[in-house]
Amino acid sequence: MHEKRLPDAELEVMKALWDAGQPLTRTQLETRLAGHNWASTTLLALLARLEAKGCVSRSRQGRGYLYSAALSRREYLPVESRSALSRLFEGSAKNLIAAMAESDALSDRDIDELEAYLARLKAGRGGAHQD
Amino acid sequence: MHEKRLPDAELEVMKALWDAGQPLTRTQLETRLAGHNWASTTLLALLARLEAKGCVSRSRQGRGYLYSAALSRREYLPVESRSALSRLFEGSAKNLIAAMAESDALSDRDIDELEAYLARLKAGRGGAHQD
DNA sequence: AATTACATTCTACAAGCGTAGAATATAAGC
DNA sequence: GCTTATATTCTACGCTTGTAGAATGTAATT
Repeated sequence: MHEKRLPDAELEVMKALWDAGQPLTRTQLETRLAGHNWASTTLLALLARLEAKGCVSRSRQGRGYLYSAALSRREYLPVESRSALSRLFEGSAKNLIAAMAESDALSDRDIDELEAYLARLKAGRGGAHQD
Repeated sequence: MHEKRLPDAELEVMKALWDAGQPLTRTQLETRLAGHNWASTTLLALLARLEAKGCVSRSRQGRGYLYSAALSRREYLPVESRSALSRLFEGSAKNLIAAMAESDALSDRDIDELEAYLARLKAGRGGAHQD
């Protein structure tokens, strides 16, 4: 499994693939990543590195390839969240949220959403569970 | 201001300083960072880099220095939380929490703490506030 | 002041990352 | 089949990071 955070540039590529929800050609990826103004070779280099890491797979399509995410966003999320928690907040989710709140990263709506989510979560865990 | 995440090793040093709550000598830092088994020069190199970035300051003390955090944990937290949010969760705190919950990063107690925290937060924001 | 002990700086290097030009492969068009 | 257009791979370079040995500075000891 992938335990390490991906580098920023590679993560951008993965996000593009995840957002697309389907395999893309290099050109399509380029369009979605237009904001970066990368040379084509740059994007291809990133794709190659991601493939080496097993995060991306490809299949021939015409003269080029179709690139698809071999690592799902869902699979990767824990890596990132665990990292955020352990890097600074010593494992306390509350500290993390508090920090976000204080830095105005949380809108009122976020808070409402969170409350609702937690309520549901608790309900779900209510019965028997292993912890 | 510091906008970028600090590298892992440098962050470890900052955490040690933050946890101490007071300036420390290199030796004291070494003790607190014993888990890393760094050569002294490694720690000093990290301190030098941190000082160059303005995150650490020093003052002579005997033959060596007293190193203190020039960047507080509180000042740095937003950098890290914003990064976590923007790297993956497109700014949605709920998504982040959901991901943490699903990866078992959240204990039942975390959830309770969070709920209590959010309730307080809402109360605090309830009236007039500048946002 | 000479010696010793300890602290810091210099220098260095391998790996990782962001980036891309040069070279090469592959398919399309004539 | 040869030329052309386009996609990919090779090669590369500068910067950052993790790490530390060699060299040097500084204070304590005798």
